[in-house]
Amino acid sequence: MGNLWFFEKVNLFSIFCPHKFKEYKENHQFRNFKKGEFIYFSDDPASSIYLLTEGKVKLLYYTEEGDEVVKSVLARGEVFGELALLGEDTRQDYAQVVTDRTAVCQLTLEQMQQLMKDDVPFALKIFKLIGLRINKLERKIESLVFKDVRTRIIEFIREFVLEKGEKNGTEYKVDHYLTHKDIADLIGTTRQTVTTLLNELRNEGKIDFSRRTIYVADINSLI
Amino acid sequence: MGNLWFFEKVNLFSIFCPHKFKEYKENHQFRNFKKGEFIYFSDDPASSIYLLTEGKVKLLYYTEEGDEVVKSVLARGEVFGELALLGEDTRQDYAQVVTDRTAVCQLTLEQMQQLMKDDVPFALKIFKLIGLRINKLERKIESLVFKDVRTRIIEFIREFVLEKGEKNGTEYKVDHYLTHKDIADLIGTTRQTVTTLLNELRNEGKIDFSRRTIYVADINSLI
DNA sequence: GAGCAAGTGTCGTCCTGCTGACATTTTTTA
DNA sequence: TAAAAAATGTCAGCAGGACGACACTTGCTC
Repeated sequence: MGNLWFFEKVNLFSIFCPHKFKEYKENHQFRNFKKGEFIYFSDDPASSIYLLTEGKVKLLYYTEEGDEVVKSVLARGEVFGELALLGEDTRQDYAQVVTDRTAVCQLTLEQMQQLMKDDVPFALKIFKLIGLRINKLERKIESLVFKDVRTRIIEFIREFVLEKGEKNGTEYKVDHYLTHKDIADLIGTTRQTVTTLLNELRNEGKIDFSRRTIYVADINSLI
Repeated sequence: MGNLWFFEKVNLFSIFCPHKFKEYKENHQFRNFKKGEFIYFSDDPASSIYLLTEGKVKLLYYTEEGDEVVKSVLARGEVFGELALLGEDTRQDYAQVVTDRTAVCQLTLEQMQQLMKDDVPFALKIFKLIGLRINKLERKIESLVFKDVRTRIIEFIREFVLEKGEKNGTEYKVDHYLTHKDIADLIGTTRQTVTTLLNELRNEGKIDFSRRTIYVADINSLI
């Protein structure tokens, strides 16, 4: 597999959303959502895979005490629901829309399997995504066990702006839809601690932020 | 996929270890190891998938400070190294043999891919295994974040004896090769805390144990 | 079978970060 | 645009569990 990765320039949009293209036209589904709506619920049959083409989506679950916990926040271009490919038969989480005018392209499991069979580079890309996800989970466990909250929040911000932010030299800026509670869920701490630490980092001049934006003045000084 | 699971009675041994069978005979590798040997190292190219046919194997990594951390302990019948299928090109961990007379059957990535292409139920089983692994990782994260050490160790023992132990009514017994340090790694705590809690649980009559064995008198009272 | 290494048992100290509580600000809704 | 809800800021108090230290036991190794 390793040596096939020059195939990696796969355009997920053209495969998931072929409404601009001719083939598969009859098969595919394009769906719009408004803020707060659910794309799927826990315990729904896991029978589709999604590509997020516009907006933001949260994957979350509820604890036994009924508290909401955010597992991840997705942006345009990200695939979700892919555990259906690995034999998950019902969803283990909720996919909730965060912004208005959110849109997804949806493929059924069967369509997906057919496409993957016909298009090996596409299949490889999907598997690679799953592999990266597993990696991320293992790194998260490691950091929960070994690193204190301050380190975790710094690493979170670092990854977050590198992955989703706009670069401008060593300066990064990212617009997001995360509350402090969301960030707390993502790194495994409490809302209060996030608030305190973010302000601490701001006072140290490492970051700046407003409700919907995080700035990092110099990504290298953010250790 | 969901409706194909009656295919699940796939015999991994006959596929990974066809030395008793005729086909694929020339392709496959059967290897023996002694205690302490490594099956692969971190940064090795991830080019094989393994079935453990005899003995125990630990998957582990080292922290930046050089401390060993056990990620999981495998027993006969378990598949490992399967991240190679998901585009991992080098190993992220070490596979070390725990017991003498340990044996694995090994397939190269290419053989594996070919076999999965030819044998759909086998492919589904492998994917299902990966899916279950992801699930386990997510559950582990949840329990690290929300549950105290006592709860984690109880849940660990519960799962461990249910999965790998011998049942006798509501009584379970499991032989293992885990030190308290290993258990600590697996549940994300320290060696001392594991020792203390195990003794606490013994005093409460919930479990009994010696160096190499754990008994659970009544699995239902182990909450 | 002696000697050493690894594993286990136990304790006191200390600190990170959780909890709950409340004030203030911002955003949403009606 | 007023009222309600959600998000943010801050603090005091507390405790779970990490850490280091040391004794004891078991099991390898030579």
